[in-house]
Amino acid sequence: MAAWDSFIRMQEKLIGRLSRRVHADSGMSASDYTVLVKLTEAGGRMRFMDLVKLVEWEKSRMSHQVGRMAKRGLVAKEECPDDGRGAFIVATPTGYEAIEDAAPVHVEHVRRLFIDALTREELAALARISDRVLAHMEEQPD
Amino acid sequence: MAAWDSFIRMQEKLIGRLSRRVHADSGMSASDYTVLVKLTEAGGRMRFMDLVKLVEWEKSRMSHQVGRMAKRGLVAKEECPDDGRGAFIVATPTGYEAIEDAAPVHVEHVRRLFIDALTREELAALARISDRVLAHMEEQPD
DNA sequence: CTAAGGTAGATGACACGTCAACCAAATGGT
DNA sequence: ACCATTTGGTTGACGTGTCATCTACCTTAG
Repeated sequence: MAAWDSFIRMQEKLIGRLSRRVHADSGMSASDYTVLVKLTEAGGRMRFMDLVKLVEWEKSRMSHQVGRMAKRGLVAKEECPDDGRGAFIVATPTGYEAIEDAAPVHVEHVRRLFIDALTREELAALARISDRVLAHMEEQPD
Repeated sequence: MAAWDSFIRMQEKLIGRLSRRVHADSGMSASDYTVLVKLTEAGGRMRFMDLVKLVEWEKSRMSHQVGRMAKRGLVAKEECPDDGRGAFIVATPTGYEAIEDAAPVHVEHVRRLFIDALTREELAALARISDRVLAHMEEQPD
């Protein structure tokens, strides 16, 4: 339980600090950043539901999110000829520019706040631990 | 960076799942839970700002939070005789009942989803890693 | 005693996440 | 051909978090 407390504290501070940073230096929220990273990594254009599965969010969250991002011009929605219900989400030039500006700065913060705090062995251990927890959760109900 | 990705994924899934659970089986939000745990651990009555420091939140967040909790009857606000600006936050009987019901169930979920996934050594390693990251963050600007 | 600055806490505007309900188009069985 | 189910995606209400701003009270230097 001490481990749990430390983990929680660390995780809250770290995530909080990083998302405040990304917002401060790019004007984007952490969610904007995540979506743009995944979307552009995947070619800058994908079906809505594929994006949902890739990012592992609920579809309603993604729907609100892309709605807001579209309003700000970071992405656009196109309708899908093959499936009358479907939608493509496309990263706009503005979106590309935003992510290309933000990514290196963000990576730098991750390195500074997180990676630099740990040795190579500790990073490996943490990766292993995280994967084990993930795997264990998969096979747990609910 | 692989370690970072695993960590982020794990942490998101785990926190998401736990807070959905606590809300589902107690009707309280994760924030309600946190506040009540800390408050009752500290005797069930403390100055607002002490609570803010204990939980390590921004005061405005806490202000909104206790406002909502007061509206639901989980805590009450009393004014402070020594300091005209001050407020005491007090856990009501309803509040006590709520965490006393919720806490064991929540602890059980933490054990099931997190602690049981790891060996004693892994837990110790994770605690050490978390503390190192926390300590490292303290001495980093911003 | 008074003015300057600090501290306690509240508030309003806004972005975000969740849940449940919803609609429309696709699919599959009879 | 037809109805039932599933899938893709949206919507609205509501609770939550952040930021900036505000007020009231306290403290302390002069």
